[in-house]
Amino acid sequence: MAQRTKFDVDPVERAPLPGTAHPLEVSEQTEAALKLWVVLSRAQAAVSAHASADVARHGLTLTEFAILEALYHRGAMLLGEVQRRILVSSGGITFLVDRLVAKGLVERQACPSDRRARYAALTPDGVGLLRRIFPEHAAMLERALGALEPHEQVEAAALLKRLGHAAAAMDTQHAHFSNA
Amino acid sequence: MAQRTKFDVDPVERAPLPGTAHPLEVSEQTEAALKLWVVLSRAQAAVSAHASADVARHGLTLTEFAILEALYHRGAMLLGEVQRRILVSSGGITFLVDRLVAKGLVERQACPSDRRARYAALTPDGVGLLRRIFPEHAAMLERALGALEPHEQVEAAALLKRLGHAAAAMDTQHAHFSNA
DNA sequence: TCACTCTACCTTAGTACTGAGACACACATC
DNA sequence: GATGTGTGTCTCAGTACTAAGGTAGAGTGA
Repeated sequence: MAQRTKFDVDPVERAPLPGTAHPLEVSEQTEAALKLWVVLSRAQAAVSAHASADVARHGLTLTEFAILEALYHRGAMLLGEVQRRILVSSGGITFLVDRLVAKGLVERQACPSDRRARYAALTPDGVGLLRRIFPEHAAMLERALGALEPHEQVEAAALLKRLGHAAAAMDTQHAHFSNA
Repeated sequence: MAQRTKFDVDPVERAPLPGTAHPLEVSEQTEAALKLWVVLSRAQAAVSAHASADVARHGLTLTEFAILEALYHRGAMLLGEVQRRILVSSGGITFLVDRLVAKGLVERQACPSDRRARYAALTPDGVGLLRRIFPEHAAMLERALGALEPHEQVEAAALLKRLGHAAAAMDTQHAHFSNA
């Protein structure tokens, strides 16, 4: 890609500083991994841009929407559960729930068996909003991912699931283990 | 997944607020798309965490590293070219290049044919740093993506490439077109 | 019951950006 | 040359978080 879409008026005139280009010489295996990492990031970013723009129409960020969706489909959850589910920091979940409370979509509820803990639960307004926007959000995602046939989506999901689980399970530091 | 890994001491006692759970009823096609979106995001986040931690050892963010890598492999580029390649805002590229200049890894160079434009180019220090850290970064990615066999990586990359291109080409607004 | 440790949440300061707009210059047309 | 439009970069305010640390309560064992 990027076959000189622009700036090709005259390669000689427009690229006077070729100086410090360095060749990429790696094994085929490494090359495959690097390429997968690039396309994985780009695909995620491209879909994310659509999803983000969609929920922004209702004044929500993608992370806020993820919280609402989790609470909608699973019912009230402890803040810590939500945090682990949507992968934000502990400070982040406090901040995000505060914002959703301020918008009237979520409320905190005491946990009777643990006075440290709080549930996050949708308010009636929150339920109403999600009931309204979830279907169109799902439809939008279906369009954004529509370049792949359903069976290809299943196939890609299976590969990515294995990939994600293995990467998440790996020690973040050096992770030199390669136990199959 | 998430089959009550925690908080299952006593489901009755620990989950006293099942109240507002709503069933997810969508077509199989929609379900496939939703699931793909979730695993795509999670896989990207998991790998990103590793990549990010790796470059952080050298005081770099992933975005900064992406710029250095692009300049290393392709040579000096106009700021706008770099911006489109690594997908940041126009303000972002100015900010990021400023930071890399402050670190002594990159320098701006005038463009002789367009006085508005600037090249970003690696300094000798920048070249040296990248020559040193790129191989281990690539090896780390190879490990992080190692759950997939090379041929599976190629397969996944092909699917994600189609997915990403189609999603990126789609109009961000409503995009009701479905022209094959 | 005392001490210790662990967990759940919150607070605060900081970071890595984005978005909107401004400015200078390039280019095309008159 | 004058004028309008598009492009490349920068500025600045704002946003969506993260990281580190703090407090309160829960759980465990002497």
